[in-house]
Amino acid sequence: MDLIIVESPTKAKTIQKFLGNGFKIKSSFGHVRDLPKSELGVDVDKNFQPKYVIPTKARKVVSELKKESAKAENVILATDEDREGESIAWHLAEALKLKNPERIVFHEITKGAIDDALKEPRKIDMNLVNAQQARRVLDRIVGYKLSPFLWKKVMKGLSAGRVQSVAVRLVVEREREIEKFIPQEYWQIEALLKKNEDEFSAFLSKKDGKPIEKLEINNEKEAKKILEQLNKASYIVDSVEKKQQNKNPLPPFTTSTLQQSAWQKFKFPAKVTMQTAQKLYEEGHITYHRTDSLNLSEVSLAAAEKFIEKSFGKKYTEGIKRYKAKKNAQEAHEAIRPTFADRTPESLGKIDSRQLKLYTLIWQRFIASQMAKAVFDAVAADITANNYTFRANGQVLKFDGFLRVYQMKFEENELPSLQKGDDLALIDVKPSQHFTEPPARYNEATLIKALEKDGIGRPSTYAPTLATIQERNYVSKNDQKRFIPTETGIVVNDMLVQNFPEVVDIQFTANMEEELDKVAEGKDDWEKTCKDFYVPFSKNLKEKYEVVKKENMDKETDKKCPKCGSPLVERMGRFGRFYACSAFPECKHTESLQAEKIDVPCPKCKEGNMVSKKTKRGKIFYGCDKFPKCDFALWDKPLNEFCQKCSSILIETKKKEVKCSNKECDFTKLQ
DNA sequence: CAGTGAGCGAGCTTCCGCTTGACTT
Repeated sequence: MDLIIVESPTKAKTIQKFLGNGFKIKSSFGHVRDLPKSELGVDVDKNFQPKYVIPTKARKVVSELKKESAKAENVILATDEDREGESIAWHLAEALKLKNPERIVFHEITKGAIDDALKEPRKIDMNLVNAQQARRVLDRIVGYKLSPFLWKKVMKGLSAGRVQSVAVRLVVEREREIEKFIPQEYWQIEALLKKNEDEFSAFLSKKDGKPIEKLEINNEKEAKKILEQLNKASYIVDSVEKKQQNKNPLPPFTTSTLQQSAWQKFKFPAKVTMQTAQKLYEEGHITYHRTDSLNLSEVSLAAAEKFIEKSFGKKYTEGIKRYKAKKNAQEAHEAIRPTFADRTPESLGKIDSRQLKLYTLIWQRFIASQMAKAVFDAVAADITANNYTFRANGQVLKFDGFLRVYQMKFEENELPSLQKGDDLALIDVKPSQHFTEPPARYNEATLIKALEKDGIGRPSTYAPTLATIQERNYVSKNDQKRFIPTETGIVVNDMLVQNFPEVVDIQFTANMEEELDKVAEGKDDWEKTCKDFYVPFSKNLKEKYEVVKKENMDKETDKKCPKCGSPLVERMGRFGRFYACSAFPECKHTESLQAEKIDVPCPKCKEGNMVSKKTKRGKIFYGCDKFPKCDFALWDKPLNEFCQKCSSILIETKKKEVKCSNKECDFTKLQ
């Protein structure tokens, strides 16, 4: 009997079904060895020799695999075909002390792909393994050298890393763009016109045949001046251009685009999307959900085409469509797709509502990706009025194509049939005032998109990265669930950007990937790659330890200490800012500051007021501002109203339901 | 559901990427 080891237990089960009793399939649950958590674990003076240990969590798996491999005739390592997968294979070989492991790869879980792979075993590719070692060691050095620097210069418990620090930087820089943004006024002029009985509107686009720039009409006076010349003008159709506009379907989902769409459509946080996808994957409804690939198995493509033809007719197919992933994708898996094209969302039966929503999205996107393009009839008409030109655009859907399955927003606007030389009746000319708008703050979807664009982070780390930068209190979410940097985030970011610009550069990852490619191709040593980074980095780090002063996060205030009369200062603590007496340590008076008042008296002590605060993990809760004297606290927002049944205070839940705070009481207020 | 900071100096914090369950609260 041969033993096959893969990474995911669900994958193991599926493969076991395909291969039957001749093989035993086990999973490694990801990496089985890593650098130790408690120390650097890299001997920088001895060619970056890494010290690998088996984390306690992986011990059980490793001993189980050891037992199985001893019984097996051959051990076949079938981890993913990418840098990390090759590395896992090597670590398995080392940890299990395998003599002659066979290495096989496949990028889709189909019987054919697995049979083919088994016919072509190879050796572990040490170049690829070494590229992974370089990646791992570089990330460890950056993280474990910069974090302690921050502990010393700013505050304990902080962290820095190749991915998280760039994520924070994006948020900080966006906030600065918004701060310095000055809105510019501009005016648009719309003409309401009529041909026969059909009304339509056109926008002013040119003067003397030259396009009017967006900010050209920048005040009301200018707009009025133009208006005067337009009121009495005659409106003649100058040209009519008709054409067909095609809209192609979107490619199937990767992790990143799935997280973005699930946010846009359902407001699922990335973490919820991944948890929900995990369940769909485990239940066999979808393919693997951590992927950057757009590949689709031949079987699935054929099934989709058949399904589309049967359900919507032949004109909804255009043959098989293949999509290419972006550069630097590792493509160890397929795109995220339903396991069976004809398993419609309706056919799933009883299923958790979030799972149903996500499955529907994945299914529609996959089916649509194989459907015909949508076709619009578009008309663009130029209409002259004296020396001015107006533009009227019309767009009518002619054939819905993939839009039949995957809805996307588009506007339809029908124009009357216009001919060159038509004399149009003017109903009204309306000027409208507008202002340019600052760029939007990032939300989970747009931040993930921005990171992915520059290759920063991987499918398995987008969601955890968002969690980390919030846990460290570098960024928080506002009411619209958009990221804003905290003071800590700004201070840490500025310190890193100023002193370690190359590490927190958006391009750092891309440059690193180029170096890693050379290692993977056998053109460079991985140790040299580490050294090229480490030597200048450590020299700079040593200098900065001496030059950079400890950040003083204190802020002076006008307030006086109620106990001793000394001035109070705003100080940064583990839970954000607070007021502290400047006579500390003689006087230990403190007051809370980060708390936000919500104008509801505390129902327990009647003296304090309820304030909103955050836990260590950044979760919002509501507590009495007389804490620790009064320990009243709630998860949901209290209202200044009381329960008719038990007279406990009423709360407003996250779903905007008004309920009684007493868990024994079932009172709910209908709105 | 949560009280912070200084300094003594011990012991600890921290990275990214690959995988899921096993813990109480």
